[in-house]
Amino acid sequence: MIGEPGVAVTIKDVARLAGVSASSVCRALADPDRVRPETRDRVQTAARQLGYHPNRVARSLITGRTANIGVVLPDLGNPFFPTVVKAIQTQARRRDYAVLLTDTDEDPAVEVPAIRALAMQVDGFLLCSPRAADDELRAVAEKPMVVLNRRISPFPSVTADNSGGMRQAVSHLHALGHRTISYVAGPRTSWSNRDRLRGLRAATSALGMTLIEIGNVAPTVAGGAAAADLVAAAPVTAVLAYNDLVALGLVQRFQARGIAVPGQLSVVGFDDILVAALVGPPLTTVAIGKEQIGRVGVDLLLALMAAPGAAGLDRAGSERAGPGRGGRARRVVPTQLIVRGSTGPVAR
Amino acid sequence: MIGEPGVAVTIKDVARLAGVSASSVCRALADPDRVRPETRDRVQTAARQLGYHPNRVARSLITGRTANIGVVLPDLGNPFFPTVVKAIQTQARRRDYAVLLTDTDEDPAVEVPAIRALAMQVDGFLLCSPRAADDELRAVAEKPMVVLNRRISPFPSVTADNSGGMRQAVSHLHALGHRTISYVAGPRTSWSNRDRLRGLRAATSALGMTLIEIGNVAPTVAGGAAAADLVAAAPVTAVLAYNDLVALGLVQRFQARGIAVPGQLSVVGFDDILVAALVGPPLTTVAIGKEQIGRVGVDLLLALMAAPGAAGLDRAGSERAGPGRGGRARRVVPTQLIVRGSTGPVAR
DNA sequence: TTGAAAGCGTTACCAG
DNA sequence: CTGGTAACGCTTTCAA
Repeated sequence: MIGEPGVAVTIKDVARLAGVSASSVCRALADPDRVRPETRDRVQTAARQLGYHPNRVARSLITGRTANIGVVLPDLGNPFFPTVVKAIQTQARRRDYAVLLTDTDEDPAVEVPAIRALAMQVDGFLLCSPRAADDELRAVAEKPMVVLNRRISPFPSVTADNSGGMRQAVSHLHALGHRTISYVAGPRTSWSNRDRLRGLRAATSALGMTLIEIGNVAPTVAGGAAAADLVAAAPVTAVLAYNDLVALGLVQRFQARGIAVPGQLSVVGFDDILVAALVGPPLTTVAIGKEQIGRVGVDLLLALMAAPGAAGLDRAGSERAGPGRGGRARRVVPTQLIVRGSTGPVAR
Repeated sequence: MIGEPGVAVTIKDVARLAGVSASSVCRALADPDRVRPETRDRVQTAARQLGYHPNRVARSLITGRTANIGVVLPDLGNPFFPTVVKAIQTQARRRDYAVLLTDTDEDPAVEVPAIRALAMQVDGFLLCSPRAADDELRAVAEKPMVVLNRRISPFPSVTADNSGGMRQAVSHLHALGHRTISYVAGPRTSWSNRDRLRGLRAATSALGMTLIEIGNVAPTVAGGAAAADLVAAAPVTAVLAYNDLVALGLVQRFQARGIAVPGQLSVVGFDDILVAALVGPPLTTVAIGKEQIGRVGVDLLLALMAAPGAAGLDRAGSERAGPGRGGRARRVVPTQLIVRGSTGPVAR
């Protein structure tokens, strides 16, 4: 660290010190093979000496690339998302991208404006469980987008194997003797909720079980607590929740009412957030590879941005851009039932 | 939405449609009072019609401002941080700033490079519980910085009243009959850890209690679990943990070993993360206004950026820039002991 | 292999 | 109050 001027050091400073033109500095740094080794060394030395780092903003203006990716998600307060964001962040930094984050507070109306606001300073978006309508999202897609935890037609997506998870959970309950169970649904705007419900219906009917669906609640502990009394009033011996937060709210309210878990009622969550293992009784839940979702999402997005017609939705049929290219890939990460203490044999 | 060209619409397009120069468009949009009302209307109509939004990247280049703030934190996996980030994000968006996020994975060595990498695309930084050395942080401060959960000399800071929290916790334990207690320390690099320990020592000695300090552990559930056996082997009746995660790890391991909480050992956490209320027994802990920390942090940073000599560290004494200006303000948010089930009277 | 020059989209400055 | 022009820092032609 020799040079440390108060103001930023520009390419011109390096050029002057190295005794070459700005163009050469640019080349020497970006494409070391296209300049004479001697020049390259002089430039690199000068750059290091001055502590020069190219101004990414200025570069963006000419190249159109920003080296930023935008991440939009509904609620950092749901422990599921920080885990995904952390994975995104890690993978993005590895690929030399920075992450611009927006939390929409579960408000669908905020998503589109947020995307529009960020659009100019990012090369692409990772939409985490977006709540807005398909058409709105398609309409705002001027930049490459990858959708996480949802599928929207032309965009690549990364989702969890919700059906598989539900199948595992249901057969677990079936084996324990449960025949009539209920599902506490999450937000109506949540694709994962619909996907889980779909899988759940298939699984229960395949096993000849009865499913009682209970209204849509907020994907929070409070949401679960609010639904608990409805569940208790239904003739069920087990309940599956949209996610762990809801399941936790259910358990909490059951316990407050003296309803034993799993003695009188078994409870199954979804996501396997950290706290699921810590509560009493520990929560039986369906684990998702959250890190994998984030990581794969970044990879897909980078592939998409690198692709030839890297517009938002690859208009004009995108030639033969198969899923392999990241074209409109649909990656599904596996789920795994984690059996813990909140499920048990049905009381006879 | 009338105009929706495939490519971005620039100021020139608006100028052409409105029949004025680019300069006028700029003014009409930025400073509506400085142009004739008629012109203003024509420009605004044209802009709306074309769906024009100024290119923030290009603007940055000339103004030097980016409308981004950088947030650097050690671990999104610790539920404390997402809550703070959410508050930051909300407040930032309200003020029309976007948030660039970096998770350093508790690695002090990553912080400085991360800051340097982001420096060019942000107007200032919010350093959340930074782990690097004071000098390193001061050295990298080319942009305004506000530090959260730590105090570093020339920077404004927002911290929790750790001493007050510890005092409340200790007198709570004292009232329950505890006389010898231990503290399971967090990362050595954590200022909060040192501050809490400081407050703890003062509180215990004021009440004539004995404090047994137990080594530094990672601020995670695993860290707590790892320290549990050391605590159990010490002649204490209660233990305070660096944070809730560590406390949870302690409780978990105690229960696995058949040590009753709070029957044989009382446990107190810090932070009051969501899960603290959900575990069994619910965790007695010291609550911090996490949202407030984030919100105040943003306000302080904005004030600092607006300040006259808005360099990183306001060199040259910054005239009379008192705390009121956000100069080198030190805001302390209150803490509040939340008594739950993990603490009880000492077994006789 | 290198340098000069032309932008990228915007704002700031200075005449008019 | 308005329009031209320069400039921000960089990359990318195009000649030499």
